[in-house]
Formats: sequence, C-alpha cells, structure tokens
Amino acid sequence: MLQTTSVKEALASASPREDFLVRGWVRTRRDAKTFSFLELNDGSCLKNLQVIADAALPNYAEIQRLTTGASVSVRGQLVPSQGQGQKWEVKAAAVEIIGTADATYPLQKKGHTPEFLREIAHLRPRSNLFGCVFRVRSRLAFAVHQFFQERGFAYVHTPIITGSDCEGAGELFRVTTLDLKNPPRREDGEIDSAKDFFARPTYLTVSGQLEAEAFACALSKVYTFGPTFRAENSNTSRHASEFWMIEPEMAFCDLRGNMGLAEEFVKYLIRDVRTHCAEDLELFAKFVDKGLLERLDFVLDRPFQRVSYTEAVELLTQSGHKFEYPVEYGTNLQSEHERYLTEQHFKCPTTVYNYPKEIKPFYMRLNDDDRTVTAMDVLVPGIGEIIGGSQREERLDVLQTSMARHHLDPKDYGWYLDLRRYGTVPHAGFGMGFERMLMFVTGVSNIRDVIPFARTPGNAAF
RNA sequence: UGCCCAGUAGCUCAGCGGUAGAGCAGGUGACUGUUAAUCACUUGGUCGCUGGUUCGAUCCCAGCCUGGGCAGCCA
Repeated sequence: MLQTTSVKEALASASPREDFLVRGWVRTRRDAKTFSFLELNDGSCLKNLQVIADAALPNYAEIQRLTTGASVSVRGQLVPSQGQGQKWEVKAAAVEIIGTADATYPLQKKGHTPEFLREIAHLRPRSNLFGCVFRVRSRLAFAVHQFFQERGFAYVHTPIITGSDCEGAGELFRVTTLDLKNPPRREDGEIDSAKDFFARPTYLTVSGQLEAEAFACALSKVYTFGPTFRAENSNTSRHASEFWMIEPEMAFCDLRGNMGLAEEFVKYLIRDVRTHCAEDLELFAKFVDKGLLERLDFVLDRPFQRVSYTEAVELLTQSGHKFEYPVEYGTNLQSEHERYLTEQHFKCPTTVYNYPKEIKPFYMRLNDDDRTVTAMDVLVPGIGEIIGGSQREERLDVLQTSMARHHLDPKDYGWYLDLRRYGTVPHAGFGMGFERMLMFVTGVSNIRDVIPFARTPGNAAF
C-alpha cells in the first residue's frame, strides 16, 4: 500500500513525485473551467496543499460538491505549481471522498473569533490559529524535556492524587469514592474518610513540589511536568482549573542558582520555539500580536532584571505613577504593580525576590534579616507571573518554627520534616505555568485558547 | 466571588418605541490556473430567557442565563 505523505513533507519536497498519497481535510474549493482546486490541510503544518482535480475524474460531480471540512484521500503526482503562491501542487489521479461535511459545518474559510471557536472545542484545532497553537504546544513540551534532560535532570512523576495540600497553593478538588448521597459518618456526624478509598481525605494535586523535594534530596536535580488542579473560582484570562506545571527542584542550590535556571529556561524555550515553529509564530505575529517576534527577540537579547521586593516597593512608590491600589511594604504586589515593573519600568522579564515572610508559604527559606524569605517571582510583560519559586527551608528548627507560625500541624508533614532530619541540604526550585509560557510565546491572550479542552469554573463541556 | 461591557441570520456586525438589514457562509447561474477568487440572483431571524412599563417592546426597566474584560486567588 502507498504510504501517506504529509502536507508538510510534500511542500518541502525537493523534486516532483509520481504516485503519491495525501490525506486530510478540505479547507476550501475553487472551481475552474475544466477542474477544481482543493485546498487540503492535514494539520502537519499551517499551509495547505493545492490539489488539482480534473473534470475527467470519474467522481468529478461529487468532488464539485465538496465543502469546507470534508475529508479526502488524494492519489496523484506532486508537480511544480503553475500558479503563484505555492511551489508544489498535486495533480490528482484519484480523489476518494472519505467523509463529507454539510452546510452545518461551523468552520468557515473566513476568520473566526477565539470566543466562538471555544464553543466548538472539538473542531477548533482544524482552524489555522488553533492548529498553530497546538503544534507549538507540542514543541514547547518537547523543549521542556530537552532542556532538563540536557542538563542532567531526572524526570519525576509526582502523584496526581495526593493527601497533602501544599499549603498556600489554593483550593483543592476532593477525590473520593464515597457515596455522596449517603456517606459513612463517624459518631460525631462528620464524614468518615477512614472508610474512603485511600482511608484518608485525598485531593487532586495542586503542586508536586513537596514530593519533588524528596527526589531532589536523592537524585540531586529533578523536574516534574504534569497536570495540576486548583479549585479556585478564578475567572481571568490567565487561570485554569486544570493546567500543566513544570517544577524543577535542585539540591545544593540557592536562590541565585534558582533565578539563574529560571532565566536560562525561559530563554531556552523561546529560542527553541523561535527556530522550530517559525511558520506558526509568523501567523501569531500577523493576526494575534503584531509585536510578538520583536518581543521574543528582545527577551533573548538581554538579561532579566532582578529586583528585591524592597527595591520594587521603593521603585513603585517613587515612580510617581498613580496606582489603583497603594504600594505598601508588607503586602502583596498587585497585578497593576507587577505589570508596571515588567511592562513600563523595565520593559523586560523581571525577577522579584526576597519577599516579606508574612506573605509567603511556610517552606520558603528565611533570610538572615529574619524578615524576608527567599521567594522569587518571574514577571513577564503581558501575562504577569509566569514562574514562582524559592529556596526551601532546609534547617529543621527554622522550618518547624515557620510551620508553627502558619498554624500547620507537624504531624501532617512528617515525611517532609524527615528530609531535614536526615542529610538535609540547601535546595531550591520553582514552578512554571506551562500554559502561561505558551501564551507568552504565542501572544495568545487567553489561557483557554492554549489548552486543548479547557477546564474553568462552570465549564467542562468537552 | 466582586466591578464593568456585550448578547440581532451559521459567522462578524449595523439598526430602531410601530415586529429588521449588510458582508461572509449556504443555494442557483455565469466566468475563471484560482489563492479568504470574481459577478448576478437567492434561502435564511420566536432580535438570549422571564417578567414589567406602554395602545404597541428587538429597542425602555428589573431579574436571570451565557460570553468577554478587569480584580482577587496563583502558575
């Protein structure tokens, strides 16, 4: 049987080809006097392959009824195109119609809004924009692994079902097999989780960090890359209930090393997509974000800005810029503050580090000033926080004090404390939102448009 | 969850206190190595839902639903 050639391979062909097979979906059809032009797309690349279907074909009447969305298999010759705009085209010897698409097919050859396409999530990857998004997503995921594998990091699969809530990381989805209508109850009337599947309350993970720490304190350099779940009622363009997160964790590493890795990582990903997804990025630059390529290149060209939280607060206070919310030491930076720093003041990715301990989670390492912890946030123009991380508290007594201050029961963190009891070591890591990185790299401004089937509050239809 | 904006044909949108229009898509025909082809004709709407005001509501008001933007939570 004749092997299928992808549209991508066909368009990149160095020479004409006899007896050649392509399969895909019709994007549009144009009739000429004695033949019909079919624009064939198979998702292997943005471009379509032009097929010449001659009127002499036995099923020409059916071919002339082909509409946008139909699937076909085309056998023929790959020949130089007589027309402008493409190097190669297919002179069809046979066009087999596999599946028709009637007039109700919602995708048209005109452009659609992303909002409309979200309502047909099962069909939107057939659009130019989403085809590009998901090819880039695939490449970006590959680049993530490549980056860490090249540097000797081990890929760790941390659990998706977890009994720990990684304090401070948000609301959790409960995982249970109990009968919701009639759950077993204890004598005090509370639901008896001891009778649940895992004999304890369990949740979908909000972070693999704590588990990654255990593996970093064994394999030295590790990373996770997997789905993450947050049950927050967040309705913004940059939050999803299910998203993918990358969490490197390094033993014998401090905050400085952590910031260095984060910066290197971001640049690596940009460079990789820039070279391997050039055609897709051009579509984004044309239709989504005119300044995309300049901005990506700008980021590659210079070091990230680094400012301590204290410096950032001073800088914002003295900026003379009117903010809706006041800038005050000891409170979290508001989105508008972060945006000012990265978009207006520095105009480049900015790493803010050493935050007051009061506003950060228990596991972050306390600085010698006793006021700040080694937190770091990487802010990026247009999106805001893309990475959040820290050096971890490796000193058992300091960690215990911190947990007490956060009203956490040490009994719930026994194994985590063990890591400090036995061969503790300075270590650090961060979490990168994969979709946020994808948004940055594509210019697509809504996280729902960079996830194949987005889960957000009130929405899991597909 | 809060604040703001929107909902009119399959899609994008215009319009108006007297029950609606364009472009594209679909259909028919013409033309053509075309490129989101072109030209002519044409089908298509309980104007988001429920109430209220009014002689009369798609238009004004209220509530609800859906979508979007921003904020909080964070990645």
